[in-house]
Amino acid sequence: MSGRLNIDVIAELAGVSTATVSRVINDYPFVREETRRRVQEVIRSTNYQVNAVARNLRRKKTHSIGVIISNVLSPFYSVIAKAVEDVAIRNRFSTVLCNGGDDPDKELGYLKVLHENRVDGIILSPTGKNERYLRFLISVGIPVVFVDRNVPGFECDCVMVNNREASRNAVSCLLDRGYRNIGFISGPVDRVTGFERYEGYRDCYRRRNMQVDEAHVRIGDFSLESGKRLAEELIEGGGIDALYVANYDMATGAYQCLKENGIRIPEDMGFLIFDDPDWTTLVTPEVSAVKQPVYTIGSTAMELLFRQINEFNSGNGHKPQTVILETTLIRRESI
Amino acid sequence: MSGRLNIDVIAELAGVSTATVSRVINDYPFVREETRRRVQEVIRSTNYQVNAVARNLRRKKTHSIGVIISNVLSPFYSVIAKAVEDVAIRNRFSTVLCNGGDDPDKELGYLKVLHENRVDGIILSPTGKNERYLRFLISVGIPVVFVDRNVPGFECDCVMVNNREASRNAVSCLLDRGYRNIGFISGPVDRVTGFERYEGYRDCYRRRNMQVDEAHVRIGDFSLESGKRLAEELIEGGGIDALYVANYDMATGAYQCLKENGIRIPEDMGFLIFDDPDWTTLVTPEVSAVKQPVYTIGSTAMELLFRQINEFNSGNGHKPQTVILETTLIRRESI
DNA sequence: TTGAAAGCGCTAACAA
DNA sequence: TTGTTAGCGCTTTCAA
Repeated sequence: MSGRLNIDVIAELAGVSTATVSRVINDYPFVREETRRRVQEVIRSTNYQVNAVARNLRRKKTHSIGVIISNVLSPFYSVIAKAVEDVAIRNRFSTVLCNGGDDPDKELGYLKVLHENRVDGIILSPTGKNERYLRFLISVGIPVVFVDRNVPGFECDCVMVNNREASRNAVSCLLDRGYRNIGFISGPVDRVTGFERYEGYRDCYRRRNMQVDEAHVRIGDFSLESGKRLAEELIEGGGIDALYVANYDMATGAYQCLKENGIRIPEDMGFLIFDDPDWTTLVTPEVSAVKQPVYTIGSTAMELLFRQINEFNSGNGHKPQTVILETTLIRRESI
Repeated sequence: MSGRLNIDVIAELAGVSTATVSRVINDYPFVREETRRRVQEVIRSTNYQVNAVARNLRRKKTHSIGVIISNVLSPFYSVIAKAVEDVAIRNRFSTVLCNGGDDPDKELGYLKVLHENRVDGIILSPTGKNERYLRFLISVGIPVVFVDRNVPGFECDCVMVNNREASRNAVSCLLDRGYRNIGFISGPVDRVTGFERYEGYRDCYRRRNMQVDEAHVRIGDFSLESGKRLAEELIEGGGIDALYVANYDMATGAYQCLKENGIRIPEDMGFLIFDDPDWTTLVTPEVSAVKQPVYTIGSTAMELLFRQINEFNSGNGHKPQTVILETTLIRRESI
């Protein structure tokens, strides 16, 4: 931190009290125009910048919010982070970004750090393992919003997409196109997104009175490696004419596998994925995908958080709400 | 911020002074074991969490650092951000991430916010337009490290890659492979990275006593759109048997263009790019690329910053240093 | 080994 | 329209 250039020095130099300097800094109305100018001139010439740490302590507000996502490296979460920041900055809030890595311990560590720093609110994609601490945070007045997934049984603002319906429609589209033996690389079913997409797949078969061939279903962990490995397994198993993969990273791995095995898309195998990474339109043929409104997920989460912060400030109670956004199935050349 | 659960309350409950509580919180050695346990028990049972805002004010240290990059959405900068955070967190520092968008005004705004919040140091990829304020920050004891690019004439810790040499080698490789009419989509030459890669290209011709065909050189702005548009121009112009693109985003645009125009790689045109995005190995044929050690760039920057912070704390002077990291030319199927 | 007390830099209630 | 002053929650001397 810097030397001792503080409000007292400015007051001294401008020949006014610290209260007046504070009023100028904060655009308080009842200051004589000439006084204001004098103070501003001193501020300008000294390069004085208010000490936000002291201000935050006094105001009991930090104008900052914490964001815990699994990984900025993921194109999915980085867009969310960007959206959150865009909305926050527009409201003069700053954001502290934390890579929780889907690790409950790391998550808890970050939650504590954010609490220590008295952020005004938290946005996170929860692992689901820190319910107790989250309840505590909310009880001490730190509002929380979930993104991407929720914690079953935990009442909290939340922004998600229609995973189940989207997955059902995706499989439905494959069946409509004549594919009959659809391999499915699912996410972990103990995660809400994984589970919902898994159930959507089954829904579709159920509604058509068709039987899921369990040999064609593999449960991955949403990582590139698992996508690649499971695609390998399904291909070796044979009997599959299409492959449906439940998220971005696994889809990348699965695509690598298809490529390495010289499998032609869509002649040998239809290919459809959940999430729409950059590369779907760069490869040939272009890959069909279920696109999530990623930016909107993030901006909506931040808006919900602001609503909570304001409600809290104005002493009103808050009724948790869940926003479900729509996905889009984009048909390209791979099915 | 939370209700009034502070160090006084803990002291009261534990029947000790606030000083003792503080000693326990901070693992100060000379506290009787029994006292320590009693205090810890109260802390545990009340969920007390130290108020970092107050602590920071008192200590004049925030244990946080600011990171200003152009955009988390860029795979390049997001890796840097992740690396910085990884190293910071290991040292119990938190990071505040800002998307400067390569906009000098936004950059200045963020620099001010970071200063207001009294971060202990700043890492940024500078636009180069805020020298004055950067000097001011350094003068008040906030260390700064540049990543990816420097500000000519500004002495400051900096981590970069050997842009010029890498670019020279890349072009050299193309010439060695027999390409004679190399189209070049350069970055803006008023940015250090753009300029160095541009000069590397010319170096190579100069060294071989060959003439650059100026009609084959286009200056873009590092954006996808410019890459696409300029590739379009070069193709229309004709007479080119290879295309060398100076960064990730422009390469993506250029690739889209080649694809849309049905140009076969490498038969119709060799293709080589600076930066190595995910998709280079997903498309067919796989794209050759100059790979930067992105993660190392970020982690090195954070290490340099810590060195400065420690030197500053221990009152030692600091001699700015520039670290130049090596790139790797990865030959794949596109040349 | 512990406590008393000053003070970090600011805001805001109150008084003038 | 301006000034005085208490106090936000903590750390850290100094004294005991």
